[in-house]
Amino acid sequence: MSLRPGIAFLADCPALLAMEIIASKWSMVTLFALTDGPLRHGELVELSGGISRKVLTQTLRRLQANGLVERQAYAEAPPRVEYSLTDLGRTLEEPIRMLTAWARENGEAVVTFREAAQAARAGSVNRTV
Amino acid sequence: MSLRPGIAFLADCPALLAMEIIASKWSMVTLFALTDGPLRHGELVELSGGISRKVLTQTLRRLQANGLVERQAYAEAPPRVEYSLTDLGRTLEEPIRMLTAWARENGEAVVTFREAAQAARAGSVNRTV
DNA sequence: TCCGAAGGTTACCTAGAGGTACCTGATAGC
DNA sequence: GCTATCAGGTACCTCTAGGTAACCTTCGGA
Repeated sequence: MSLRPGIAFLADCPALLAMEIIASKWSMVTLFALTDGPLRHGELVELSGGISRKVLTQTLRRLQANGLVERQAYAEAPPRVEYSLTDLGRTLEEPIRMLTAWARENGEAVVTFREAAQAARAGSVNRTV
Repeated sequence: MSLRPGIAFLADCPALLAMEIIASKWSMVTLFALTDGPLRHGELVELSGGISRKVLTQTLRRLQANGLVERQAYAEAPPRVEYSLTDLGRTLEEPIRMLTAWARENGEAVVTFREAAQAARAGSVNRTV
């Protein structure tokens, strides 16, 4: 890992750890959904607007393995399973709230910029070729 | 926009937009590194502790395309290129700071939990087979 | 004349995220 | 008996993020 001191702000790297946990497309979405309270598998699928059941399961397993989410299975039929944030998971509520708030406030600006840039690229291609 | 109140928080989905921007392994790291001021390509490579030059370029291009990062090239030899946050990019400073602060405070707990869980899995395998 | 520095690009490869489709297994309703 | 529900598991596929290694360009210096 070559910790050259002074440089290495990222070698021990809180940011990398955060990314490792969060950087799958659906982790944050799932955690966010759970901030309101426990949810069942099926509810999470509906809420997340697009996640497949397989991927939701994978995501939950990963979050479980990191101690952020708890799984409560009830021996009923049909089976009932509830997922909730652990205490550790709840410490992520604030950062997640900030990120989604940021997205709500600035999402439009990003999309606008992106489309303008694409249009510019397309235009310059048309003109220069 | 289908805001079924309570349900559809993800249908138009600020969280998904946030993830789209952030969820590459190095985007947050790069943005975080730039919060202290403009940096050159080579400086970013060193600071980020592990990113390859190719991937850094890709990451910067993507951030540029989303309007979060600016590229300033100076016509010198050898060439000098500086990257900095745009105004829009600077609006992400706070959320990123919160996430990295979270990682700094809770990273150890996550790693501890993960290792304990792995040990438990390994143990149960040894015993039950 | 060749080398090195800076900031790339390109070709090629791998791992894994994410998706679809279909299977299980217990029960409840018809 | 047949079917639906719920929470998965499994097989199989694709796509892309990320990595390595090599090459390019421009200049100043030995």
